[in-house]
Amino acid sequence: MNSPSSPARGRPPRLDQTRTLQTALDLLNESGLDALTMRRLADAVGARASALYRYFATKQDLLTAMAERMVEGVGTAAGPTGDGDWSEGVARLARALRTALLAHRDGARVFAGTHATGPNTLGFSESLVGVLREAGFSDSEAARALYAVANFTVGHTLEEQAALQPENESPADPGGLHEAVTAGAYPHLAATLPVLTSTDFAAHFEFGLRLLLDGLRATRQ
Amino acid sequence: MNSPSSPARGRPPRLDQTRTLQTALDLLNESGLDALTMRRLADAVGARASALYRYFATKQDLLTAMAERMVEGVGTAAGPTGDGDWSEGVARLARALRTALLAHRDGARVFAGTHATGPNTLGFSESLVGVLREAGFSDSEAARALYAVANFTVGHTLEEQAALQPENESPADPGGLHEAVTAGAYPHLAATLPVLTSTDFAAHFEFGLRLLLDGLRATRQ
DNA sequence: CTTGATTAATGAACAGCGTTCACTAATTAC
DNA sequence: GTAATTAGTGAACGCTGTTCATTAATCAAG
Repeated sequence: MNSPSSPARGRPPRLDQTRTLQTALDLLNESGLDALTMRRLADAVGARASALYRYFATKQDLLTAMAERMVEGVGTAAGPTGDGDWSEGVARLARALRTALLAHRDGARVFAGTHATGPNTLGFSESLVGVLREAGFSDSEAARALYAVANFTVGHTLEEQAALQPENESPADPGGLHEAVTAGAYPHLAATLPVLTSTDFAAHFEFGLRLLLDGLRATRQ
Repeated sequence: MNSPSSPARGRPPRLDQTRTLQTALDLLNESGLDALTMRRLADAVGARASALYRYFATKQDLLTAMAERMVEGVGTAAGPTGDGDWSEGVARLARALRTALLAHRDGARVFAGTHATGPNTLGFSESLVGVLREAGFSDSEAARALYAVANFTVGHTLEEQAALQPENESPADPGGLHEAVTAGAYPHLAATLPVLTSTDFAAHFEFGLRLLLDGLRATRQ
């Protein structure tokens, strides 16, 4: 136990975990997940790749720490609890999660590819389950609603960020649908194509979120 | 156009796209996505890695073709349409998608990482949108319901298959929750921990699916 | 039967990746 | 000044996806 004011022995560190993590998130925003390599991160932080392994045992650990940090504060988004409007609390939490993932390039991909169990992730789950339990939902219902809302939110944001990548498809073909759909088959898709190719993902998200909340309302009766 | 009975000029091929695709799916099932490399697939198919590039321009193309093939037939799962029970049609489609993804190791990861727009994927969308439109839902509602159901299903199956990976966590710690949760913080998570750590993903999925369907019922009134 | 033309597969390489480890650098304590 | 201790480097290892000149194997024509 040398924790408090240990008088600093050995060579003084030029790196530290917090700054490295922040640099990694900045680099993610600038270049995307595919360009986030240990060597490039080392360059950005002014060191060699092997020096990073003193602070993160593996790249997966770094990504997990990034995911944890991305969702910082989402657990406090429920707002004033106890005013009876549990559905607004759940909605705020879901929106906060989506916003946090959208705030970083490839944020959903990073989050979905890790298994963060830090205080931020747990805080989000705790808040969402808490809102529902205090509103009278059973333990099973609250836990399963958490799964439904979180999985929908992550899945939705994954699609949303993937659709915003400019490196795909031929021009004037946002989604690869137009030609195939307008060729005659898929009449229902042809009819709904304006909505399907809409980039108003916030509206799509709100629709799905409302479905879940209405479903929860019906569950509780 | 030399399509029908072209008398086969040049060196006869030892590989073909269909067999390579099938071998890739088999290899995926045996070894998982991380072990699916072009060299290993080439070994399994009896060739060198560079030969694969005659049939798939890139590994991403191969993965997209795999995703497309995995969801073969899911569009026909709606069952008899027109009997008025649109919710059962949607439920069957969602379950068929989940089952198709679960049928292959890392199936959801493969599917989520690609942008398949082949007939199987489009057929699924066409069926789901068709069921809803024929039940009286508007174009917007049908299209957005497709997004909600598909994103929930993929997101859920992604989590489900990730939780089944044995390579993670310390023993007796399925999910990394126990210690942190039972330490005092997160009382709501502690109360719902049996449900949260349950491996009955089918029940979790059915719960979320029912929320979406009940929400849709409330939408249409 | 030989000569092109044509298509398929190989072999070797390239640049990059995550990760390891012996070694050096820089500091405090004795 | 010497030992102990901690931090960062340099070089390598085995692997990855991908490219391309070359070789192999076939059919059609002279």
